[in-house]
Amino acid sequence: MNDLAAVTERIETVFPSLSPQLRQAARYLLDRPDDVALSSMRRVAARAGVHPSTMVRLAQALTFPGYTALREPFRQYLRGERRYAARAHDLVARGAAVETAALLREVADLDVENIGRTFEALTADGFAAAVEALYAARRVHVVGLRKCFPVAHYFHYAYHMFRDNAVLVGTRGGLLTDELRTMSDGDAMLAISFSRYTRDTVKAAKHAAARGAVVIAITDSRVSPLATCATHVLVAAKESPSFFGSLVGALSLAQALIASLATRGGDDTVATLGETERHLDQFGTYWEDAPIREAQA
Amino acid sequence: MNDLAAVTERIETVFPSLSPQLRQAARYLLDRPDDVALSSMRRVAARAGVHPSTMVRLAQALTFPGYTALREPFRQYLRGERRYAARAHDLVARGAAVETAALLREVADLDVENIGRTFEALTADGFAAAVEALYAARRVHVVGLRKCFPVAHYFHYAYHMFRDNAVLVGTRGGLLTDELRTMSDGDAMLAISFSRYTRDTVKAAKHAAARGAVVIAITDSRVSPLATCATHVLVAAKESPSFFGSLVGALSLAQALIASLATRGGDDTVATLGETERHLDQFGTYWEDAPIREAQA
DNA sequence: AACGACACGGAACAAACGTTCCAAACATGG
DNA sequence: CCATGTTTGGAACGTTTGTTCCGTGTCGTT
Repeated sequence: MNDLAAVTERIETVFPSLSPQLRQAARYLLDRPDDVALSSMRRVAARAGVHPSTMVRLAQALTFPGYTALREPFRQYLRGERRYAARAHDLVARGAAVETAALLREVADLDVENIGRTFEALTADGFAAAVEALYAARRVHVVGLRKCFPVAHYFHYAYHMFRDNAVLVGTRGGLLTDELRTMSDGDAMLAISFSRYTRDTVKAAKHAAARGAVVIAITDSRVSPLATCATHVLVAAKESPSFFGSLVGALSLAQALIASLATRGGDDTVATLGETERHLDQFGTYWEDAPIREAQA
Repeated sequence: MNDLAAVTERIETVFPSLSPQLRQAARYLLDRPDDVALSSMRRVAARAGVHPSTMVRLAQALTFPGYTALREPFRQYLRGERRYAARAHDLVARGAAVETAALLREVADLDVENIGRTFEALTADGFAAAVEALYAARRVHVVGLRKCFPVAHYFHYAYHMFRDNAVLVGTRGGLLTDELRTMSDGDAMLAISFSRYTRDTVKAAKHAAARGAVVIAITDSRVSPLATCATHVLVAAKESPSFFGSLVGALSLAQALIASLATRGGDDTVATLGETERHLDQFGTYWEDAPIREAQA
């Protein structure tokens, strides 16, 4: 009756009627149950970005006498459930879903390995050099087509939130030629491509290199056609159980690049990010929760 | 080094040289590690039939500064059954790149954890149901805007290689309204959105739900505005050291969906994929290396 | 029998804990 | 506009926490 499942269910049902702060607290309970079980309330509250009182109030809103009582199911869960679960793979599967469970396990394992291998193959110096090249560039062209487009898009989108000198190539409906015409030294190109390398991506990179631009490549091998014309090569693992190579390694690399560039930018970056966020808010980009009393239909 | 295995090993080696009370305490640590992780020292001491001081002394006998330090591995163990070891720890760093190395380690660790947490929160049945809904749909609308667009794009691109009934919403330069006008029951929508949920994505999902379509959501919480109107909810972890949440968990989920759908399609899918590939080849999409062919596919 | 060495329990400590209460801040309806 | 009812953060409460210190008891040695 008092197990975690019952509690989380209760949280979910009550959630719409909670105040903003209580919601934030409630979300954290759902997100990080193990943290709730093992840390003190004050620490949990801090990590959830909420005042300690709020945690007590949440507990009471869930009809518990206090936070201590609310925490108990979380502890019992960790103690009991977790103990007999073999490793991280406690995907419960019954009947027909058993094959699905196996596939999920495989995907999870491979992607974990992909990230491991990707960062393993990296040297901090090489990576830092790539970051420096991007940072120093007058303009940054980002090229990634077909299955690599998500990575290129991510980089461009995140990057443009704190700097405005990036161009995402291949989105204007026209030929790449036009978008690359103005490239010269002082510019940089981030090119992303994996086996069965898309011809246009390779051509773009070669063109950039010929024009004297610095080319940073995210690719799957140090001897890929992209790597051979790049100044900085970042190799990503892409193991996958399906017909499609995994993009997780490449994406994680791109995220690391962004994080590093943001850090490198210092206070200016922080300021710009703040402005960007405010701007988006003003335009009503984001969803705002319904008034507290209203329950969702 | 500081994991539970190391601690228990140390206990066992030191055991013979301990005093009776210390032995009794040590024995309890070995017997009930989960109790050690979750209860207070005084309670553990009581249950072990030992004075609180004894616990502190035991900790010091094991070369820990105090009991708190001794308990930490026990806690990490409980939460950390699922803590995959990222192998990026041997990033060589010299001089200025030492900060970069730290950042890279953090990114790698967090993304590994993201994948772990994402798949952990999954039930094979729930996932299989989502796959089934997508498979059975007459048409699949894919919505993911702003930072979630990469995931949406990935899914649509991979999907369209073996089935032609998917629509990537928001790419036609027009309003979403037009692209969603024709939705009805029998259709499905894959909607992707994370915290600061993009308004249009939520609106699209609500619209789809109102029209009787099945909504599959990839989001960051079971109580996100997207989740509340979705039939199937897939929760992805998104921890990140930077201002931008990590997309790795969501992407891995999307990849799992694709893999599952491809499997579900059987031989037809294989045939279609072959055709698609041949078609792309004919159009000279891919780069061809004259002399050396790439090892590995 | 006397001694030092050691193991052990009791009492006291500061710090951290969960909790309570109260006053701002905020929104809501008259 | 004021009055009213929530929501929220700050300060303080008493308790429990891990830890330290000290006195007592129990040995083995001389």
